[in-house]
Amino acid sequence: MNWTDWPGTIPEAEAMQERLATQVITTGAVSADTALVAGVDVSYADEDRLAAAVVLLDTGTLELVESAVVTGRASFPYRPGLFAFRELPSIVEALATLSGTPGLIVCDGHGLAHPRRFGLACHLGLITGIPAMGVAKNVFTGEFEEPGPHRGATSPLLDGGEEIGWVLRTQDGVKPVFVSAGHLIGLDNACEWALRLTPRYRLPETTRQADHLSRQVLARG
DNA sequence: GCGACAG
DNA sequence: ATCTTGTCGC
Repeated sequence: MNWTDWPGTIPEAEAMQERLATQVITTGAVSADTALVAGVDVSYADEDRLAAAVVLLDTGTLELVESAVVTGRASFPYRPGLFAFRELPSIVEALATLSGTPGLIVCDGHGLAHPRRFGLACHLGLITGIPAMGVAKNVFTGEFEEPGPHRGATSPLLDGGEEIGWVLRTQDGVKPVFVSAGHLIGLDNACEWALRLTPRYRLPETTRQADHLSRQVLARG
């Protein structure tokens, strides 16, 4: 990856998102036979210390196959809509150390469901060329109706009449998650994967395992 | 101007 | 994201 064009200011970062958003492909399906699925999460401590974790899970058993963690320091200020610029360098570095290649990357955050239609999942998918999707715990942009109470219920996430994601109930009676396409995958297929990855808990196993790992490493310094 | 605002 | 006790419920 070439980081020489990496933005150093907020206007530059926003301009980059608007430019790259035109290259995103929000259609496609990741084969159910795909062997490996990746999960990505980043934890923070004081003074911008961070730990970016990437896990590779067996799609059949959802068990950990391989993982990598990169610790570093956030080089970009947090700003809603731009947090990908804080995390991407470390995430990409961690991904590069893995020996296996996932058929899908699941991000902790949004993809298309972003003010400029270019959330972390879009950016990571574009950088890696690997299908990527977003599963976020909270809405960022758009309006929605509460989906039905049971696992599998969905409702559209709309922004000015445009469908930018689906609100998905991953377990009976729990708060729904927000699924959106990142790159090289359609929304319907992304939701199928989200359900496949949540046999027991609200959040995908990919996100849970990456989260645990990043926290664990951060705690040890 | 005021409030909202992924992680 | 992170700071944080107890508490209700399976």
